[in-house]
Amino acid sequence: MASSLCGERGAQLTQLRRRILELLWAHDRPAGAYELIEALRKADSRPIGPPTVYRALEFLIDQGLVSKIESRNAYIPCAHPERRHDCLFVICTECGSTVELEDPRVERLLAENATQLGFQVERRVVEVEGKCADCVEAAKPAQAPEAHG
Amino acid sequence: MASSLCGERGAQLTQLRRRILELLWAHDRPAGAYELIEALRKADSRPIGPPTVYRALEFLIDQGLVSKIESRNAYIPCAHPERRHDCLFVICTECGSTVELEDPRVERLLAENATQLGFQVERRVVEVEGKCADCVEAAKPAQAPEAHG
DNA sequence: TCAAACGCAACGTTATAACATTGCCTATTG
DNA sequence: CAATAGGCAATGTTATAACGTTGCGTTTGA
Repeated sequence: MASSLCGERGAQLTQLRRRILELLWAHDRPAGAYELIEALRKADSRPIGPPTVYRALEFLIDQGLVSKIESRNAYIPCAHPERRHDCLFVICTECGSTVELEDPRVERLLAENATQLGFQVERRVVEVEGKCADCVEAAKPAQAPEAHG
Repeated sequence: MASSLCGERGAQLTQLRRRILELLWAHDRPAGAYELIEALRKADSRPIGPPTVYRALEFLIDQGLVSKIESRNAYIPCAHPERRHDCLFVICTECGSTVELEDPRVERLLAENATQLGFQVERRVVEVEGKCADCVEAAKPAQAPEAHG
């Protein structure tokens, strides 16, 4: 699927790039570049250098297949690569689980704000940090645990 | 002004912290931590180490006097430290000039999105990158340069 | 007098610069 | 048709820049 998107655009989803994309999909939260390097090293025994991984990430980001989470220096596969867009991320500060959303209303408001200043918008970084439902639940002080025992 | 805010909260705006805050105000765009270290070294001849600067930045951020621009690993003084809030930044990719805004509508939409997922919001990172009016103008291909010669 | 702030050395993490190599495709040309 | 060479994108290698933290000892000021 990702490969067909790349093919249409004349871009090469090479083996390395595909593997990195697969690693990101297999990871249940945003992965750091060095986590990817480590994962590749374990799988191959032959080490992959940082520039190689960063170049692959750059390619995947250019193709809209991956996004960088700026507030965490980490990378996450993009759920909707067929549409070019900037996402809105909601990130759990406890467990790192991250949800990708889109909200045209947010995009419109940001564009409005920027335009009033005479800015030409190129990219939006919108990241909401907080506690996910699971971690909120887990943090409760065992008060009235109705479904517990 | 910043000192009075700190005083009310029982926090110490020490000389170092104040100097760093002043350096940030004097800088015309977000400053990196190592730029601050360099500026302090030039002023004092005695070098200040990274931990010292990072600790001061942490303090200033906790007090709402400074914000970190996540997409650039840089720090900017906060225009409205008396109100606790997350700002919206509009950043020029050419010259780095940065404008701090607030938009309750954006905050409301982000809260709405997060709440629907069961998230408790703790922090918002909203950074819009683009070209500022000046840089858009400067980038024009010398088309009708009326004030040129 | 003691907790908070600071200094310092070392280290860890994230990212890029600069340069070399590989693999593959194409274009000759004997 | 092989063989050779040139072009080019991707990848590899080495080193280093840029950003940030840990640990611990010393100073300082309410």
